[in-house]
Amino acid sequence: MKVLLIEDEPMLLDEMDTYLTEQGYRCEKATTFGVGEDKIVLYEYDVIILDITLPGGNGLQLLQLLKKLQKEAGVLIVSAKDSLTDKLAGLNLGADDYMTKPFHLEELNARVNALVRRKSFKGSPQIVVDDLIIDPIAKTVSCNGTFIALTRKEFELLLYFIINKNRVVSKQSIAEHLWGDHYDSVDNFDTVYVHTMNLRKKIIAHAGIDYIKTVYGMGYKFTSM
Amino acid sequence: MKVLLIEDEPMLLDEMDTYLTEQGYRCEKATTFGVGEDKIVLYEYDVIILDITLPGGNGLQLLQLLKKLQKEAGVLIVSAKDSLTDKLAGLNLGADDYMTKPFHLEELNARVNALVRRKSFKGSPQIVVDDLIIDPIAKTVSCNGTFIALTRKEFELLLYFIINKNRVVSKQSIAEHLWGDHYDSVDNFDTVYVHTMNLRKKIIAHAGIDYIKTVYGMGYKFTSM
DNA sequence: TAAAAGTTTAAACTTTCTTTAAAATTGATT
DNA sequence: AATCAATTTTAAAGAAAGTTTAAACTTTTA
Repeated sequence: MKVLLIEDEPMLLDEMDTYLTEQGYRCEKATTFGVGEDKIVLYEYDVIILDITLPGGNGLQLLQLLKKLQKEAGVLIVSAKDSLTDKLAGLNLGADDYMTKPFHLEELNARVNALVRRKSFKGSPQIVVDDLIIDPIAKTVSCNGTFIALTRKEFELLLYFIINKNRVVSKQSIAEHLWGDHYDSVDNFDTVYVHTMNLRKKIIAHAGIDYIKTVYGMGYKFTSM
Repeated sequence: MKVLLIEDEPMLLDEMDTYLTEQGYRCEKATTFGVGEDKIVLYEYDVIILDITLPGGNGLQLLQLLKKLQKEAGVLIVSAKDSLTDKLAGLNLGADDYMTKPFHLEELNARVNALVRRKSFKGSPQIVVDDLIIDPIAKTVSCNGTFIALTRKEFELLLYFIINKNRVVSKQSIAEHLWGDHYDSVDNFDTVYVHTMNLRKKIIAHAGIDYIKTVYGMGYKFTSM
């Protein structure tokens, strides 16, 4: 789960980053309107936490841009002032939630979790794929009543496979989704190979089925149904 | 991806049909309120493109019917009049997007794509050729419900044949398309022969039909319809 | 029916994938 | 702050699959 933090107070920004990273989110940061704009245009996020007052422009403009680009990210607006008009403006522009500073990090996390649940997975907290039950919030996977212990990378990989189930996903796109956009080493998919194989083995051990098929020269395909 | 076009202007209807079909959507057409009503009741669509002014009734009534039937299709409203009240009425009744005539087909396609993405359908646009369903995003080919396992070269070759369906393609152009401009050895099409034959055999094995006809001295022709 | 074009087959070659294990990093605990 | 355990990354060798080549064989057409 990728989160973009657009916030100009460096202290708060770092706090949010640290806390959400601890909770298993992958965070990227933007401290100005311009940087935020670039990131929104270029990359895809699951959640965007957006401050209204930014150096270089108003956060609501970024929200408008986001909607114009038809981006799917859920948006949580964060504002210093508790003004009703601001809040309404944000929600009317398609924001999903609104918070007033100051706030507890726990509350931030709870709201981000709720947003992920509402947005990405259409409200259903669990994803069921054949024998597997995946809970993206709890970050657990179970099969026939027992949990499959996955590492963080394995879990993210599984989630990515399931979102793209029955599609061939290239190692390039896996790398981009799990390691961010800074994955420039074009030849080196060693770590993708290794994690995929480890995940595969764990799932086979529990489910007795190899859902992850190798598509030689193209990538992998998570098959189901 | 199935699209229902409800539109009473035959010219526009055909243009939309042609364009969206080229983009990999499967289109059905309705020119009157009554036909649209029947199709909505009887069949399932991923996207419905709905004109407001129709012979026999108002498109908004169809929208209401759709919601009453709990149909999941995304609805894109198309209307000649750029009236704000119409737009609001449509969106309040549960339409997902709104376009004013006249519009460019590119824009229509972009909005349909966005709608599909937003509704987070599992599938991607598919190209259907007789028994074959080709998904260029998922990189899969299926026939009568089962996948045909193709290698990368075979998949690219099939895609190239289908883009040029019912046209003769020379071995030279196949070579250029699959191997780039560096294919200078004019005499040597051995590898084109071999891949074409391998693809051909796999398709025959699944579909029982030889879509790829040899045109002696000219090349190959992928025949359909 | 000869020449040209297409098909088949299989071996040589190349690329990609799997496996394994060690090195590096991260996180937790004392 | 140091240590230990777990996770992630790197690397390299071997296996598997795909691609190309080439030669023998078959079909088409002039």
